[in-house]
Order: sequence, then C-alpha cells, then structure tokens
Amino acid sequence: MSESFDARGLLADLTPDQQAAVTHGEGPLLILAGAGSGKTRVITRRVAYLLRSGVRPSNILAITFTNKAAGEMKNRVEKLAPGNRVWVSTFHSLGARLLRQYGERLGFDRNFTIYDMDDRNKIVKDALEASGIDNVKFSPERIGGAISKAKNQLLTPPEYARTATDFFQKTVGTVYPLYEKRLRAANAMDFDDLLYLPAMALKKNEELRAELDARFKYVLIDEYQDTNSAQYEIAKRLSLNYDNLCVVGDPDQSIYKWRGSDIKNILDFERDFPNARVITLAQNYRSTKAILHAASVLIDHNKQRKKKDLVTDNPQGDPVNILTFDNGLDEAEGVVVRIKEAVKAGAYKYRDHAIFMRINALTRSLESAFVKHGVPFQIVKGLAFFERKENRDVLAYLRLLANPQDTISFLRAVNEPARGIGKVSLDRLQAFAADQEIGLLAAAGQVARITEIKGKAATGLRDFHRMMTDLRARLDLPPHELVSLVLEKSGYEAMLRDSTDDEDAERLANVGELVTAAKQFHEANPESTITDFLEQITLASDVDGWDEQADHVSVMTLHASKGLEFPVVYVLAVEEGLLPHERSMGREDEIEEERRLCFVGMTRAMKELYLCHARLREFRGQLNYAIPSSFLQELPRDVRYSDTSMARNQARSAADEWRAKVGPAAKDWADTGARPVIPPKKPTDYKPTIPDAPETGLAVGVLVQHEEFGLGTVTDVSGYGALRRVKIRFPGHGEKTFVADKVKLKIVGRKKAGG
DNA sequence: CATTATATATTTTTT
DNA sequence: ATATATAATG
Repeated sequence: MSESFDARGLLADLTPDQQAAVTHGEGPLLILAGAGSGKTRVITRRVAYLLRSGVRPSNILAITFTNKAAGEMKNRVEKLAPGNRVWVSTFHSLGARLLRQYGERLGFDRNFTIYDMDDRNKIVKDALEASGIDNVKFSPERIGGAISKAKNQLLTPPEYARTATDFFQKTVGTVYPLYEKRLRAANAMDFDDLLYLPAMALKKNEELRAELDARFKYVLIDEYQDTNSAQYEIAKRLSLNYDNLCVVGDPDQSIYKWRGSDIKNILDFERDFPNARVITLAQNYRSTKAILHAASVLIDHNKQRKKKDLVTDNPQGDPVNILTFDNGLDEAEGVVVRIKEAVKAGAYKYRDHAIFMRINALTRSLESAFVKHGVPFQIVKGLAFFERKENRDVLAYLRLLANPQDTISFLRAVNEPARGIGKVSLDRLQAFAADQEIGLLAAAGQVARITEIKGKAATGLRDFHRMMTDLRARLDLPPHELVSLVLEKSGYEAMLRDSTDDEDAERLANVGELVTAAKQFHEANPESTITDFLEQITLASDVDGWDEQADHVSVMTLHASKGLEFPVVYVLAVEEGLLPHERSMGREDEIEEERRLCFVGMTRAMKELYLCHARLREFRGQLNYAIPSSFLQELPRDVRYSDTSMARNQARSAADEWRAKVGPAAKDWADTGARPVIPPKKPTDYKPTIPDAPETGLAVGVLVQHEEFGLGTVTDVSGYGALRRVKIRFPGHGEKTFVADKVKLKIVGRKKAGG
C-alpha cells in the first residue's frame, strides 16, 4: 500500500498484524483480539489512519462499551489527528442522540426522559396492576426483564404475544403493550428503546437508513462479542451501501449473554459479510507468562470455544497465587493489609492495585477494612451517588421540568417535601389525567376541576403546579443554576436544613454536591442542556465514575473490569456459588460464561494475580461453609497456594471471635463440612513476595532472637498487619509484647512440640 | 394524611 | 442483615 500521507507515526511501534488492521482499506474487517493484545490502540490508530488518509471525520462512527472509553478514544484520536472531532459513543448514547435528532420524523418528542431500571419496574408494576392480573405471581422485575429481552430481540408486542406459550409469557404478552403505552404517554424511553427504536427505524425507514449509512461510511465497533440483536441490526443496516464495518472483539471475553448479547454476532461475522477480512491478534503485551498461562489453561476448559493460544514475550513473573482465608472478614482485611505492605515496601503504589468480585455485596466488608487500615480506595460504581434518595428526589424535579409528561418523576417529586398530598388524592389525579389524556403535571394544574380532591391536597397540587410552571420558565439556565433554584423553590433544601436528623445534614451535603456535579458538567459541556445532563447521568456506566488518576485501590465487579488493566489484581470469593455464581449452576453454557468472567478478571493483571477464597462466608446474615471454586482446580499446577487461615491456631483473629459467637456448632468446622478441593497446604509453603507481609513466620512456639533481650519463645500472636502483635517470653526478662511490624527479630527455629 | 411498626422479599452481573 | 412494602395507628 502506498500512502500519500504521513502514517509513520501511526505504524512505527505496531506489529505487522496490528499494522494490517490499522491500514486495512475499504470493506468489512473482523479483528479477533485476544486479551491484552492492544486492541484499543489498534482501533484508535485505525481511526487516526482513516482521517490522515482523507476520510472526513463526520463519516466515521466509533462505538465503545462505556462513555469513559469513548471519551478516551476521542482524546487520543484528537492527539493523533489534531482538529478532527470524530463521533465516538456507546450504542446507547448513539441511540439517544439519533432519537433526539431524528425522533420527530419518527413521531417522538425530542425531550424524552430516559428511564432507568427502577423507573422501568415502576411502570411495569403499574401496567401489571392495570392489566387486571393481580395474582402477584410474577414480580415486576421479572416481567420487566422479559420485556427488555423481547425488545433486545426486536420483538414488537404483537409479535411477542404471538410466540408466547406458557403462562408467564402470556402474562408478559399482556403487560408489554400496556407498558409501552405508559412509556409513550410519559414521553419516556427505557434503555432498550434506545437500541430498539433506532434499529426498527433503520429496518422500516429505507430513506433514513440510506441517509445514515452514507453519513457513517466507516463504522468501528469495540467489544463486538457483547452486542445484542438490536445492536447487530444497527451495525448491519449502517453498513449496507458502505460496508466499511470494522468490528473488534474476543469471544473469550463475552460476559453479557444474560443481557441479551449474542456471541454469534462475532462468530458469524464472516458469514454475514462474506468478503470480510479477518485479522487475529494473539500477542499479549500485558501480563506475565505465569498469569497468561493460568488464564489460558482455565479458559481452555470451555467446550464451546474456538481454540486460541495467547503468547507473550513478557517475563515469566511470579506464580499466580491462591489465598485461603478463614472467612470473608479475614479475606477483606488480608487483602487490604497485603496491599498496604506492598505500598509501604515501595514495590507499588495504591493505584497499581485492583480488587474484583463477582457480586457488589462483597464490597461491604472491604470498605470497613480499608477504613480501618487507612488505605485509600474507590468503589467503582458510577451511579451510586445519583442513586441516593435525596439526589433522586432532586433529579425528579429536573426531569419533570425537562419533560412535564414524566409520570414517574411527578409522583416522586410531588410530595417530597410533604405537601399534604396522599395516595388517595394521587390515585384520583391519575384517573383524571388518564381520562383527559394529559400528563399528571397538567392535571395538577386543573385540580379545581377534580371535585373529589379538596382541602390540603387540592392546594398542595395547585401550588406544586404553579411552582413548576415558574421553574419551567427558567429552563434555559445552566444546569447547576437550575439545580440550585429547584432546591430553593421546592423547599427541599429548607426541609433538610431545618431537620434535626444527622442523616439529613449529610443529605444536604449531597444535594450540594449535586449542584457541583451539574456545574462541572456545564463547564465540560458549555452548550449542553439540562436534558443532556440528565441523560449523561442515566447512561453512565460504573467505570465512568472511576478516577484512574488518583492514588487509590480500585474496587469493582468483574464485569466492570472489562477493558482495564492493573499491575496487581485480587479476585475475591473465588468460591462455588459465587464464581461460578449459583444461578448459573446446571447450565453448561452459563458456567462457561462464568469461566469467561473469571478469565476476564485474571487477564486484567499485569504482574501479580491473587485469587482468594474463604472457608466461611456470610450470606444473608448466615454463616455458611464455602467451597473453593471448581475454577481453581482447573488452573495449572504451577500456581502457589498459601493458606493464611492456618493462623487460626495461634492468632486471635476475627474468626475466633466470630466462632465464639456462633457457638460450638461451628467450632470444628475446619474438620467437618468444608472439603478443601485444594491440596492441603503447610504454612511453610508460603513465601511472601513482599517484605513485611503479615505472615512473617511468627507463630506460637517459634524461637526468635531479639537484639536486646536475646533468645525468646513466641507465646502469642494477635491481630493483622500493622496491628499485629507478638508476645515473646525471654528467660530472665519475662514476657514482652511487640508490634510485629516494628520489632527486629531473627527467627532461629521452632521449639519441639510440647516444649 | 403522616408516622410508625411489622412483614416480606431480596442478591448476580448492567447500558 | 438490610431494604422496601404494607398495615396499623395517631
């Protein structure tokens, strides 16, 4: 290929395979990119390459999995090809943008609200009640999930009803159209609509399809293995006239099947696009040989898999570690202490560490361990802040301002703070609104016409409507000023300020932070409206809130870890029932997805990898035996086992207190229920990789040499990490207690048993 | 209507 | 164990 432009800077540091992917010209391209093979880099370079070769930035569309990834790619492209603003976004953001831009052509109001799962379930509940099916057999969550799945498969309500066979599906078939009606009446879209409606429009409206196809001549999609049918439809229909579709993915990292993702999309790409070029990137640049080998051996247990060997030129590195703890608390503490020690030893910074787990619930014990040891951390869960009650309340006002039809937000805001408007009055108002086919806010404006509502409720509704009308006149204010105004006019701020409740003081601070968040948004996007602000919040993914600059330990779910990398990785609770999760048990394909999830977590690690499990784990307030994950058995032999729970005989660990509380039943748990799948290990098997690790070999009966007191025998060891104390009896000096971290001791040997 | 007490369900993972 | 939903009470 002869370039008439300067591509040297884009290609110099790439392998031939990577270069081929970057410089591929017209036509479909499938890049099978193994974990750590530099796929983000390739996709970014490719965009820059296209720009330098003369493709107009407006003709390029790049789809990433998170908004954060989209922002980063935008910045990198900007650096490689200055002055070019390419459209990079997630599928959902793309859908929202298309719907706002072309919605009116399709019959939608552009100021629609995006409903999250919470909102969705409330609508489902309402639709369920209205359907007359009140046997409470199926939860709104379950029905909502089924509707979501239907939309992902592009099934319309009648189509779904036609294919429904069992009672559950028939129920969903009844609720689905009612649900849709309520969404449209509220001028709202759920997450799935953002894909479903554009996909349908591209399918049905050839004029629009051809227009967008020509606009997005080059489409690039990252994490293609996790696209669903609706997303596939969008990609395909944007690539009919201009089939320059470039998809990047790794079937081994497909972890969203439960959300409707179809691994077939990537496996069948060559069939869908017969002239597709396929490039495989198998070279790993991220992990040590030890880590990559362990991950490869694990994933090789998946039967439904095209075999693929990942190779790396990186050094062998330390063996992968399997850590055994007494219980969840010890696990949390043990990991935090290890990290602290590693940082203290100067080997790593806090930000080099990440802790992953299968379920969010496990972050609780970690949180207290971090606080206890003064280790900085961030729990990467993007929406958590906006999901607090007080912030949701305030956001409900904003959503209602942006979209007066928004039922859910009206119901949330109308009596918070209390305005004397109760359930009965609201039922009457809803009946009136439904009858008149108007929104709830509009109905509140006509409260005088509703004879059944009187007294406090009537004045409350009238005042609420008047206040919202006044606020709506200020809709053009920058987001943060609008938030401040809402806080003031609604009385929400006053309510919190006048409260004597301590928690309300915190809530006040939180809504204050909401103003700050809005201000930051405004500064970053000066042109944007309140609708954009709300959209960004709703479509934010967990990692979008991650601060990767700060020096702290990152804590997140395995799902959130996709696409990231860290020098040191800990995976918690690698136990049967959690990883693989019990809900996947019995279904081989779901077990395989769990294995992929484990694989994703492992392959995030660059230098050190620790897979942890505990002998006892608390679940719903109950203590249960935990069996090490079958995945651990599938690892190669050269992993390193270390059982820190061995300390239980010497140390007064948290487990002892716990066991004492639980009583004799659990006293000899170690010898009964828990059947270690892992070969039994001796404490001496463990060689700390970091200096001053909590396991310094100090145990009762160990003979030590002290600088001042001479030879002594350890009589007690307690606590962990910096708090670890060691009691030593010195002949002639009596018993002394030291902080294990601080005291200088030389281990001389072990006293004979009984001595 | 609002507040409080009791019952009940809830836990996978997420745009 | 905790959070939410419903029922009972003021």
